Amino acid sequence: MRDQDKPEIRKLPLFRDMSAENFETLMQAAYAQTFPAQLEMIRQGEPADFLHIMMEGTVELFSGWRGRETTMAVVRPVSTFILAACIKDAPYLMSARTVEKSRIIMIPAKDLRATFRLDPEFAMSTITELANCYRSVVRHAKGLKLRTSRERVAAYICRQSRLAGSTASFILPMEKRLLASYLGMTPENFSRAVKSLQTDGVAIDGMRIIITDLKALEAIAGPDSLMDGPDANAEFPGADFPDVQWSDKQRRTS
Amino acid sequence: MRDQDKPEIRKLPLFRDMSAENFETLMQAAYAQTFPAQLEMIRQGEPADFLHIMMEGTVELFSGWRGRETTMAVVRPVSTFILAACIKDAPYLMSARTVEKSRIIMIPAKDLRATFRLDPEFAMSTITELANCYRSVVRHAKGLKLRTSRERVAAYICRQSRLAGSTASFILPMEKRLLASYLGMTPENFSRAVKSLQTDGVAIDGMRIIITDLKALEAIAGPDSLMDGPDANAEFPGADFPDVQWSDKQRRTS
DNA sequence: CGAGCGGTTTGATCTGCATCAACAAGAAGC
DNA sequence: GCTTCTTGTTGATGCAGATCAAACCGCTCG
Repeated sequence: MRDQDKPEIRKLPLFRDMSAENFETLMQAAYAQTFPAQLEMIRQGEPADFLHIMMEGTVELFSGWRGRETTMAVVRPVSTFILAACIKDAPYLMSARTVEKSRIIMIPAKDLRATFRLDPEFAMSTITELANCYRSVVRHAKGLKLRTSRERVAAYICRQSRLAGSTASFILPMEKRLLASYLGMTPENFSRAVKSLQTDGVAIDGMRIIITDLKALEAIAGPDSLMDGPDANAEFPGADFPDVQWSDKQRRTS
Repeated sequence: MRDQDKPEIRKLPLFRDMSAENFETLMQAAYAQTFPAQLEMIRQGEPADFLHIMMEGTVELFSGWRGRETTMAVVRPVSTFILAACIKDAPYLMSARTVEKSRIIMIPAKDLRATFRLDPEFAMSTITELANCYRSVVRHAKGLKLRTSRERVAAYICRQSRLAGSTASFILPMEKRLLASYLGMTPENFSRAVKSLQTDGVAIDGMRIIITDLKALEAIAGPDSLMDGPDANAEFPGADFPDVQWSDKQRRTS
C-alpha cells in the first residue's frame, strides 16, 4: 500500500471523521492488490471477508442467476464497496469483476467490525454511508419499476450531464453494454433508445453524448430528485431537482 | 402510547441492545397515532421528521412518478420503517398509506439522531438494521432484473411458504393487487401467472395458496438465498437455501 | 498492414407483459 | 333487501423490448 493512498482514503466520508489512531490501526491491517482486467475477484455467495476500496481502475458489480446476469453498479475511484456484506458477516449478494486493470485496497471485515465498536465517529460515518447506499438502491429500483427503458436512458443522460457540471456534452463513463445492463435493458435496445432520443434533444458521437435541447430531454426524462438524486443535504444545498407534482389520474404500474 | 407497547418495541433488534435509560428517553419523546384505512400518511419528497413503528395494522410503502405508481414494500407489526430518510434528514423517497386502520408510534428524527450519538450500542443496532434494509432492496432489485414475472411469483410463493414454517399451504398476507405491484407486474398478469403455475405444483383457492408439488415449483422459482433470503447468520443457522451454481453459457439480461 | 475480434449498430421477428374491456363475486352502504 | 363500489378473473389486442442475425466498426496483434 502506497503512502499517498492514505490521505486519499482519509478524504472519504466513511473515514473522514474517525480518530487518527483508529484510522492508522485500520490501515495497518489493510493491504493493496492489483488485479488485471476481466478478473472476477468476488463471487456472489462467498463469505464477505474484506471491505474493498477502489484506488485505480474500474470494477463492475453484477449478479447472476440461472445463467443470466445483470450489472448492479459500476465502481470508480475513490470509493468503497460491499460494505453491507462485511458488516453483516454474510455472503456477498453480488459478484465483482474488474473492467480494466485495477488497484484495490482491502480491509479485513473483522478489523472493520472491531473498529466501529471502538470509534463512535466511525460508527456514525458508517450509518450515514449505509443510509446513502440504501437510498441509492431504492432509487434504482424505483427507476426500474416506474420508468420505461427510453425514459431511463433519458434520465441517465440528464443525471450524467448534471454530474459533469451541467455541461451539454460529456463522455459515457463506461461501455455501452455495461450501461445497458445497469439500466435494465439489452445493448440493442439501449442503442435504439439513444437513437430515438435524437428527436428529443440528444445527439451521440461514439462515446460522446451531446445534449442539444435540454428542455426537450427533460420532458422525456422527467428528472426527479427522488429518483435521480442527489440527496438534498447541507453539503450540497440547492443541488436538487424540482419535485414535480403530478395530478393526473394515478394508475398502478408494471 | 400504551404501556404494553414499550416491551414490544424493546424486543425489536433496533432497540434491543441500547441502554435502558436511553430507551426510556426515546420513548418519552415518542407518541402514538391511529390512522384510518387508506390514509396517505407520508408523502414522498417531504422532509423525514419521524421514525415510524408499526404496532397494529398494515401500511403500504409506494412511489409515484408521472401519474404511475408502484408499491415498494408492505409493512406489518412490529417493525420500523423509513429509518434511512430520518438518519439522513432527507426527503422521503417513498410515500406511505395505511391499508387498514393502523396504530403507529412516531419517534422524532431529531431525538433518534441524538440518541445514536449518545449510545454506541444503539449505533451498532442501527448499522445492522440499515445493512439489512440495504440487502433486502438489493435482493428485490435482483429479482426484478433477473427473473421473469412468472418466476417472481413462483419465488414469492416459495418464500412465503418457508416463512410460514415450510407449510404446503398459506394465506396471502395482502391483497393480490398490492402483491402484483410489489412484484412488478399488473394484477391481470399476476392472476395469469398464478394460474399458469397450476401445472407446476401450485393450487389457489381465493387467498389461500396450496403447494401441491414443491419440487416442480422450485424448478421454476429457482430459489436462491442471495435473492430470496434470509441472510445466513448466527441467529438462524441453516435456514438458508442452497446457492446453486449454474455453468451454462452466461448471457447478459434485461 | 491485414486478420481477427469484441463491441456497436441495424434490421427482422418474436413474445412477455401491458392495456383495454367485460364480467363475476364479494363487501359496504342506503 | 337492492345498489354500488372494489377486487379479481378472463379474453382480445397491442406494444415495448427481447431475441436472432448480419453487417460494421474500431481495436489489438501477428
